[in-house]
Amino acid sequence: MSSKVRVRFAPSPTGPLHIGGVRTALYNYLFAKKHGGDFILRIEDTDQNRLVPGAEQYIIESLKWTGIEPNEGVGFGDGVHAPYRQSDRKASYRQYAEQLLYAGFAYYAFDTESELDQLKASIANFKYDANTRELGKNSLTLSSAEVAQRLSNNEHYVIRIKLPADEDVKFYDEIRGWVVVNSSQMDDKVLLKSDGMPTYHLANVCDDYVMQISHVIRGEEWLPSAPLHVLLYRYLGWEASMPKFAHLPLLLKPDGNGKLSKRDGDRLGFPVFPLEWTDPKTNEVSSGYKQKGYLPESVFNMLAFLGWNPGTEQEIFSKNELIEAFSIEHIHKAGAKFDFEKAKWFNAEYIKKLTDEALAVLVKDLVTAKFGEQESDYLVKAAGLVKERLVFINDIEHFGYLFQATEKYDAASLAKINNIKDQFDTDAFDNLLQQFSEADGAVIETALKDFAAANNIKTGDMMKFLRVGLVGELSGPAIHDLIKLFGKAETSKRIRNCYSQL
RNA sequence: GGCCCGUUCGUCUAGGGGUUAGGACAGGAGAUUUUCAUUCUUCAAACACGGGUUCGAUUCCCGUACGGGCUACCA
Repeated sequence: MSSKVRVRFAPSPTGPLHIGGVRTALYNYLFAKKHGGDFILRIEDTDQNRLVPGAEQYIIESLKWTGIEPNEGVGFGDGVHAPYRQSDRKASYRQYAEQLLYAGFAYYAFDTESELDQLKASIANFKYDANTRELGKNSLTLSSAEVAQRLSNNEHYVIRIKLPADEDVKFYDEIRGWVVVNSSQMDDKVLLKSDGMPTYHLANVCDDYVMQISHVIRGEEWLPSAPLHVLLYRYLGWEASMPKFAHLPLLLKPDGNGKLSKRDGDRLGFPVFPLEWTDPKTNEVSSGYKQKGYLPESVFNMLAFLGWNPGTEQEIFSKNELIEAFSIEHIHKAGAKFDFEKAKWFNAEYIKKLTDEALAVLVKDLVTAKFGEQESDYLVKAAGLVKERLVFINDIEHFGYLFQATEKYDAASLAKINNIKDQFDTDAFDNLLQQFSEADGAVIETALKDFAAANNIKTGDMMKFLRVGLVGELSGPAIHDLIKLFGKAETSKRIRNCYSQL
C-alpha cells in the first residue's frame, strides 16, 4: 500500500464556489504540496436536480485565479483515476452497493415518498433505523419472492445501509482528536438513490478509496456523517486503507452569527466569491474578489490565515513560504468570522510589494478604459507614485488627475488658494521650471520654497496653490514628484489654467 | 428537540499548570510630511460562568450558558 499523500477537493457544481470552499481547497493544496503529494479536483455532481450550468467551469476558473491548481482532475488533466466527475463514474458505484447488500450491510427499500411521510407523521422524530426499519417496505420485511417480484417489475427502490442498533463508532480527527458517536444516533442512510445515482456518502467513500486518497480534509459540516463513512469503509473491507480525517472549522458571518453565506457578500459590501458570478436563472450578479481589485496572492495569503496560523508572528507569506509552514496541527478548532478589514490590509500590503512595472501592467486596462491610452513609461511612473495609496487595484480610478488635467476648478478649492493671486507670477514660475533638472526632487522642493519666499508667499500657501493647480484637490503625492511626472510643459499648462480661474 | 463540535482583546489569533497573557487588523493619541497616504512611536482592549483536581488554574476534569454544525432518495 502506498503512503503517498493524496488529497482532494470535491465540490458540487450547484452554484459559484464560495470563499469558504476556496479555503478548503487551499488547505488541501497546501497540505499536498507540503508533503510532495497529489491534489485532485473531483466534481461531485450526483444530485442531478441541483446542477447549475456554468458552476463547474466557475470552480475551475476560481482555482486557477487563486493559484490553487490541482495536478489531477476535471479541467486540470486526467490522472490514472479518471474520470473525476462522479456522474461519469455512475456505473462504478452500484457494484459496491450490491457488495454491501450481499454481505448483509445494506438492504433494498421500496418505501414511497408518501409512505415515508406517513411514518414521519405518526412517529415523533422518525428516522429510518434499526428500530423502525421493520415498519418499512424493504428487503428485510418483505418476502424474498416479493422483493424479487418488485425488482423485476422495475419498481423504484433505494439501497440503504443497515446500521447496528447500538454500537459506538469511533474515529480520530486530525484537528479534534477522538470523536465517538453511537450508531443509535445515526440512521440507515440511503446509499444508492432510485435514479441509480449514489448519494454523497457512498460516492465519496468509494472514490476516496479507489483514488487512494490519504487524507480527507473537508468542512466541519461533514463531521456528523464521518462515523457513517467509517462504517462504510469497514463494511466494504477497506478499513485498513481508510484515509485520515481532518474537519475544518467553518467560516462565519462577520456580523451576527451563522455560516457565511452567498447573501452576506453584497449585503455587507464585500465579495464572498473569488470571481464575479451571474446567476443563470435570475441574472443576479454577485461580486468577486478579482473584479473588486484584489490580487490573487493576497487572497491566497489572507484565506490561509482564516483558521490557521504558523505559530510565529509573521503574517505576510509567499505561496512557497505558506507551503513550507503549513501543518494541520496549527489549524484552529473554532469557526472564524470573516474579517473584511483584514482582507483589505492584506491587499494593500501586496500592492505595496509590487514593482511599479508590475502594478502598471495590472492597472493598464482600467486606466485605458477610463482615461485613455497611456505611454507605458509614463504609466509605470504614475502607478509608482500612488502605489502606497491603493487598497485595491481598482482604486487607481480615483487618481484620474495623473492622466487627465482638470479643466474647471471647483469654487471651494479656488477660494482656498485665492490668497496668492497677487504675488504669484506665472511667467516667473515658468522660468523656474526651466531650471529644474529631470531627476532631483529635493532640488525642486528647495527651489519651490525659495521661489515662494522671494515672492513673499507663505510656503504653505504656495504648495497649496500648486497642489490644487496640478491635481485639482488638496491631497495627493509630493508636489515635486508630480512636477517630475508631468514634466515642465504639462506642469506649466495646468498651473496657468488654474491661475486664470482665480 | 436529539446528536456532534466549539468558546483567549470588537475581529483574526499565539500561548499553555506559576507569563507584565504576545502579535496582527480595526480604533485612540503623537511624530514625520507643504497636504493626504505611507512609515514610526504609543495607548486602550481578552482567557464565557460555576464547581472540582492542585501549593497554584486562563491552561486539566465535570457541569452550565452561549455559539456553530448535522438531523433529505442535498452535498
